[in-house]
Parts: sequence; C-alpha cells; structure tokens
Amino acid sequence: MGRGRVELKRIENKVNRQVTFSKRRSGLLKKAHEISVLCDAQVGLLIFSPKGKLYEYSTNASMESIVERYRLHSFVETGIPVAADSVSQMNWRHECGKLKDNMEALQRRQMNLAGEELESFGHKELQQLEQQLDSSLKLTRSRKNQLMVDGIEELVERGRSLEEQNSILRDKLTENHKHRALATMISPLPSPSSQMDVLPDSNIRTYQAVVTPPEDEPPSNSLAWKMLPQWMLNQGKS
Amino acid sequence: MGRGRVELKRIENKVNRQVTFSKRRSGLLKKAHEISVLCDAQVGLLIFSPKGKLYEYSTNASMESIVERYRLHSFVETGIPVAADSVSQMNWRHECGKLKDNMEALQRRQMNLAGEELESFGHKELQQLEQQLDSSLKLTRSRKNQLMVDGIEELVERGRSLEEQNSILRDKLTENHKHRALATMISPLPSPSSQMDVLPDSNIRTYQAVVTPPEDEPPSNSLAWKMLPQWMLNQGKS
DNA sequence: AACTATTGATAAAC
DNA sequence: TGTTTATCAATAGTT
Repeated sequence: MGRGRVELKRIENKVNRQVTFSKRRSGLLKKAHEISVLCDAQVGLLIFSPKGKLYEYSTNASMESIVERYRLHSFVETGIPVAADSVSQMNWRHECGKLKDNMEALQRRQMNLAGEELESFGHKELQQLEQQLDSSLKLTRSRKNQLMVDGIEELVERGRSLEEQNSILRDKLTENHKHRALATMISPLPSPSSQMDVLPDSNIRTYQAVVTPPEDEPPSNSLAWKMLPQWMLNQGKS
Repeated sequence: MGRGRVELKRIENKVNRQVTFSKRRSGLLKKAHEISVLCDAQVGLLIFSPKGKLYEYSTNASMESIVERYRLHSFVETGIPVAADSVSQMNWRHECGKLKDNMEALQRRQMNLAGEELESFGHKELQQLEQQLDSSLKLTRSRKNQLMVDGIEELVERGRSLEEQNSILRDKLTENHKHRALATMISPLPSPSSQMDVLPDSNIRTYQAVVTPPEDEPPSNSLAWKMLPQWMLNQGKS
C-alpha cells in the first residue's frame, strides 16, 4: 500500500523502520478501534516499539480486565491455570479492573457533562445531553432560589420580632414618661417621634444587604416586611 | 475501503456484522504480524468476538510473557503494582481502596451535576455549579449547532452541484431542439420555457426536508442556495 | 466463498 | 512529525 510492494521482512534502514513503525502503529490502533466499534468486539492490543516504548488500545475497559478475560478463556479451554497466583490475587485484580472500568466510564461521562469531548456525539446524543444539562441547571437554580427564599423568610421573621420588641419598649418608655409627668405634675410630654431613635432597625438592613444586590431602599413603613421583594421571584442568570 | 463509506458505528445487521468481523479480524491479525516483523516490534493482540470467541496474536512469545512485560511497564509508569507476589497483595488492597474513594467522589460530583443531592450546598457552591452547567449547556448546544450547520453546508453544495448538472443538461436539450429544427427547415422552435420541466429539482427539496422543520417554500430562484436559512442561526431550546 | 469497485492505508519524497 | 502523492491493500456490497 504504497509505492512498490513491501517484503514481509525486517526493514534494515533504521530511519525507515522508525517511520514505518509510527505509521503502521497508528493504523493498527485505528483498525483495532474500528473493529471493536463496528462489530461489537472486545479488543486488547499491546505494541512495544523496538526501543521498548509501549502503545496500547483496549475497548471500553482497562487492559487488565481484557487480560483477565483472556485468562479465563485459557483456563476454560486448557484447564491450566495461567499465572498461578493465589485465587485472591486474581480476585483483587479483577476487582481493581472493574473499578478502573467504572472510573473510566464515569470520567468520560463527566467530560461530556462538562461539554467536552463531544466530537463523537451524534445529534440524538447531543440532544439528550442538552436536556440533561438543562434539567440540572433548572434544579440547581431552583435550589439556589429556595435557599434565598428561606433566608428572606428568616429575616422577615426576625424583623417582625424586633418590631414587636421595639413596640413594647416604646410603650414602656411612654408609660415611664407619663408616670414622671404625673409625679412632677408639670413637665410636658415629649413627642413620640423623638423616641424612634432609641432602637434603630439598622440591624435588619445590614442582614438584608448580605443576600440582596443593591436594590431600592425598602420603604421604612413596617408593612413592607410582610411582602417579599420583587427580585426574589426572578430566576435571572446569576 | 469498499463500496461506499462506512460510518464508525456498530453494524446493526447481524449477518453483515459477523461477515465484517471475520474479514477485519483476519486483516487486523495480519497487520499485527506485519508490524511486528517489519519494525521489529513486540505485539500482543486479543480479540473477543461478540459471541465471546477468542482470537489472538502474539509476537515470538506467549501472550503471557507480553502481558508480563505490559505489567512491568504499568508498574514503572504508574506505580501501580501488577505483579503477583505476596507483597503486592497489600498494594492491591490499597489500590482498590484509593480507586473506590475516587469513584465515590466522582459519583457525588456526577449527582451534583445532575442537580441532585444539593441540600448541603451553600450559595457560593450553587453559584459555581450553576455557572459550570450553564457553560456546559452552551458548549453542547454550540456543538449540536455546528453539526447542523455542517450538514446544511453539505446539502447546499449538493444543491449547487445538481443545479449545475441541471443547467448543462437543459442546454444540451435546447441545442438538440435547435438542430432538429434546422434539419427539418420548417418546424418552429419550441419555447425555452417548456423545457424547464425536464429536470425538476425535487431531489433538492427532499433532502432539505430531512433536516429542516417545515419552512417557507424556498424560492426557486437559484440564488437562494447561496444563503443559509434563518433557523440555522437560532440556538433554540430543542 | 469468490468477485470487484471503491475506499483506505501507506511508502516515498519533501 | 506533518503533508502530499502515487500505489498497493483491504474490504463492502454483490453474486
């Protein structure tokens, strides 16, 4: 398959041999892959270069698991246990092989879920992947949203509780003044508005700032705490 | 290397698959032998047919010795012990443990990427996950889109080529009519428009319909083939 | 399994 | 090692 026939004999020219090795190696690996895909066969291929470098191909599984299968075959056919280690040795090997296979499959799937190595995917597979990702994204955003809603509800509750305390304290203070006024019988009542600074609700605002992006200043009207702000309902990109 | 291209995809027809397996298997074994002789390489090849039958090739040695060499390599490169002595027993256990840990981590991550088991995630983690998924989704959609664009371009080229042929054929036909008219010296020339029906381009429309959803009828003007349809540029949900 | 039209692989050359 | 070209080899579809 090139210019002139090739004798089935060791190539003496060192450079030629190296070049041919490189080319034929990739051809061989490709064909091994092809037969495994086309014909649903399991293939294990080991190639050692003359310098000792290793190239390998194995179908959908670790080389170990294929060698294991080979061993099993040999054993069944010849009855001679190959590489006669203890049984447990083989079991461990087997276990490890399976684990590695699983890992490789998981890693491939992970790559795909990260949007990489999609070259071999057809339209249908891409469609499925897309749907999976879309659904995951929705779930994740929903969960994030839930987290924020929970946080807000807690803050609302805290605000309500603080307002209650505030109200009680204000009432007590007013009472005090009344008593004092009655006691002195002369001094005028201070205006209620001046007492609003006693317990400023700055705490509440600080907490909220942690969760919300800069937003319109919430109205100081306490009724506003009963309603959730508009942005919580959005499911924006970030 | 036969009649028509071959997709790198499992051959569904059972008989064809078996035949192809048989042919390619012998080809693969032959090539394995060739590279080993020509390039002085050591090769081990294991092929399991879908039915589980084993075919093997190994250079100048038993498969076992090649597998042994492979083990040695793996050990040197990865530090994972593959030899079968008592010391390695422990190492196997250790290796298995590590693999299991890795797998569990991978599986957890996979769950998260599927939008599950997010209960323990904080806002920041959810944010990151969301971004990852969003980016993956974009990549996947982009890849899918690319696939379609490629397909369309091929179709456009095909259409162009067919139109060309069509045009040539039409010209020839017109020429024929002329000659015949000259030969009889009497019969009138048929109007050119009547020859437009000779080669309808229904082929083109049929091919396009495979890929596009029902769309506006493309104008029969041939310039339309120079432009890509609008929907190709969309990156819609499905 | 044998036969071919075709595609695919690759030796040689750069 | 990568690319190009001329040839040979493998093989898909057919008989």
